[in-house]
Amino acid sequence: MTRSAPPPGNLDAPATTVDEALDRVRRNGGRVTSSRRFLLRALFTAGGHRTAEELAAEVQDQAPDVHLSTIYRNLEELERLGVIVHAHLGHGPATYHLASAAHGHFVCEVCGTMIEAPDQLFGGLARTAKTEFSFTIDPHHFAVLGRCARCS
Amino acid sequence: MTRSAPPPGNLDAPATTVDEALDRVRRNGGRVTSSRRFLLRALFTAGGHRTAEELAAEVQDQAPDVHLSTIYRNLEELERLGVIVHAHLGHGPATYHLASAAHGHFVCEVCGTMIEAPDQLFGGLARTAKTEFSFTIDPHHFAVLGRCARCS
DNA sequence: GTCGATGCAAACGTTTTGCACACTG
DNA sequence: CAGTGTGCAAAACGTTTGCATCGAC
Repeated sequence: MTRSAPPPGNLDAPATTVDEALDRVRRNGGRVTSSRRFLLRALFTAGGHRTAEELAAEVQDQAPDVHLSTIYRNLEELERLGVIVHAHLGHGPATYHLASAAHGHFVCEVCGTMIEAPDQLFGGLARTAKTEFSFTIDPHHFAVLGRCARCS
Repeated sequence: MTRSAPPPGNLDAPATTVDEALDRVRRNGGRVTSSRRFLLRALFTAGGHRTAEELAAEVQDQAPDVHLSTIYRNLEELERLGVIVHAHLGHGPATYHLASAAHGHFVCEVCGTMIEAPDQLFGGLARTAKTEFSFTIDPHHFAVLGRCARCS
């Protein structure tokens, strides 16, 4: 989470703390509930790519009654507010992480290993997709599948 | 296995006719059934990206009793034999097409428009993924999401 | 008190599986 | 006749939704 230099040209910069995210929820007409606080705490700690089910388990450690459907509804809301994003890393459930940590993914279709791909790797593809097809790629949303070193 | 005009550099070249594909099924210990023949006919005619459900509908036009689960089982077998491949074009059902027609995809995450992406567009990404991460990308399996001209 | 959020159960869409029967080779 | 393929129903899986109630502001 790079604090010092805020991402350029983004009016709605990603929230960097739980409270900042909750403020944003409130400013958008939402309520600050304990489910949301727990979910945000889970999202802001230990990072990584976690599924709704994994996040639910973490939240339920502290608040056992929080239902999976609440997790899904809150994840949707937090994504709408730009606090988090989700990515599809192949078959199986989507994974969620902080918007500030967005990046591309390479996923091995044999063993499932995931490699975080720096954005500049996609520069060339982004450019040609744009000039040849007027298509603006979003390299974060779906992983690029393939084979890792061990499996190819 | 390799017939008159095999595509270059591929030991197990994609079948180019229904009967060739059925031969391959038989050679691998499978049986030639009418479900399989109808499914292959559907796959070999009119091309395009079709979901299991769409293929089932086409098959059922001629053989109403063929069940969707049979379609799925046969698609799996045909993919194992290298006759077809499937691709994920975003959320929603997978699409199937002949292995010989494999290509990449750009899919608009707003309107769903799909653009077929020539393989050479992925050359740069393939090269850097390989040299920097020893990762061999498969640009066909999952679409690259983004925004089309109208939606961006 | 208003209105948004929650728990729960039930539905959803896609795909897989267990089983008894039918068919191919 | 052996063993693969099939129809059907049911389950599996991740996710969404309807509804009555609860809780934040």
